[in-house]
Amino acid sequence: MPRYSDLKTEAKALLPFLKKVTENVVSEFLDAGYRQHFENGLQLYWEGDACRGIAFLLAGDIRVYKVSDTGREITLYEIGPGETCILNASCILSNKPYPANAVTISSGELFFLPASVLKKMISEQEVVREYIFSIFSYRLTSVMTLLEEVVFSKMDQRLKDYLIEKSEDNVLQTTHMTIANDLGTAREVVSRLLKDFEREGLVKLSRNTILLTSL
Amino acid sequence: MPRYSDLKTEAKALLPFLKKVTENVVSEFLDAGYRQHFENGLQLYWEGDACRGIAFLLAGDIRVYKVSDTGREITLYEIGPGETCILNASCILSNKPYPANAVTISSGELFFLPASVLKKMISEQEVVREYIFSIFSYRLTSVMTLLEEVVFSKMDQRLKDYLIEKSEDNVLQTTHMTIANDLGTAREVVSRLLKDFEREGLVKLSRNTILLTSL
DNA sequence: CTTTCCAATGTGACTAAGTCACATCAAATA
DNA sequence: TATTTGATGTGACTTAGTCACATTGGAAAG
Repeated sequence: MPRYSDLKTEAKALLPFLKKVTENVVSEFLDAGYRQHFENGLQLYWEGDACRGIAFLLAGDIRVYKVSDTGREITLYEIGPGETCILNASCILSNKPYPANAVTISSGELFFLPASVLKKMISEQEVVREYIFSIFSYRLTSVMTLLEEVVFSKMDQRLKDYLIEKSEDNVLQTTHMTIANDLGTAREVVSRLLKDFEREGLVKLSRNTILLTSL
Repeated sequence: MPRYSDLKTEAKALLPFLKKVTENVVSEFLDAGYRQHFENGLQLYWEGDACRGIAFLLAGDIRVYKVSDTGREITLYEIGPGETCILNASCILSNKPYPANAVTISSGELFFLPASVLKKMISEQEVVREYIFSIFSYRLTSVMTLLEEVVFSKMDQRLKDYLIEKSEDNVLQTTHMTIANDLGTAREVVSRLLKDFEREGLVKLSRNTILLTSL
């Protein structure tokens, strides 16, 4: 079974806790769930959905976000390979509906484990428990930090930080709307600030592209 | 030892997980920590502090908050009897410093358990684990909800909600500054909005007191 | 019983950010 | 080339945060 063997190698490389349990447990883990390919833009959850299981991300990225009733959005955090959406664990352990939305922002692969199996693994395997606790802990802190930035920082600084973090080789291929939805502000605010940055010589703007010149 | 027996009765009444373990475990738990009385205004932690243990609240209230470098504040959440400050657990389990500030907002009693004992209890006692997971889960969701309100809601509505939630018998004894520090805004903003509410006949204002008339 | 003092509150003026409405533009496609 | 559509630009207005300073209620000192 080359496919399974691939999965085992890949999962062990990405999910550190699988290296600390017996082969039997690794097999139990992998046999209980399934691997799934996904394309960019797949809506994984809507706020209010019940949670059937937990997704361990093997490749690609997921965006977790909130939407207001007027349509504004804010990204709570993004998840990359080796991570899991702790909100799934949270929902499973507290029997509550999903408190946010999640959408894929690239193609990728995930390993989906049913809720019942996660519960069993958490109660039986210390390393799984530690992995889940560590992600809970990290996310709680990261959401608090985001809240702090939203409440205390000015939008021009938040935008500059965003541009630097998201750009590769000083280029960012995106729309102002996408940026606004990540930062939790309005598209007009992003457009105006970017125009100011351009006048100050910090960036060069063109359709779908932002070039960082001296940021 | 009447004092110890009091503590046992009190702890069991407030901390539900203690009712689900053997008497031996209850004793182990209570012997490993100590009870502490506190007055209003005691600073329990500053952001950046290391975490030596976890506090289970038996009576009174604690406020967990962030401060900006310009002095503005926002309350992340408050903790009441029977709860524990999950940030302590978070710090202990991830070996990170405390990511916020905590201060008592009334007199009360807490039971302090050293970090090492918490770790041991979590790994050995399923009910303790479940208790910690449930609080993690609840707090992560509550901080996300707060973030959502901060980003998407207008201040007048947030203030109205606050007044209703915090008032008893339609009276709220507090200062505008305290309200501003809870909501994460400036004192002037609170003063102006309250004055507007008064002109609209929703409240009556006097020094240190807000009377809700038709809110 | 005054006077003094100070935390609490009030307010104008300005800047930053969000909302609404609509103009303009770039690029894909008919 | 003409058309369409998503992306961007911008004025005008409202809401929120900042700064500076005035006013005041009430406790404490004399």
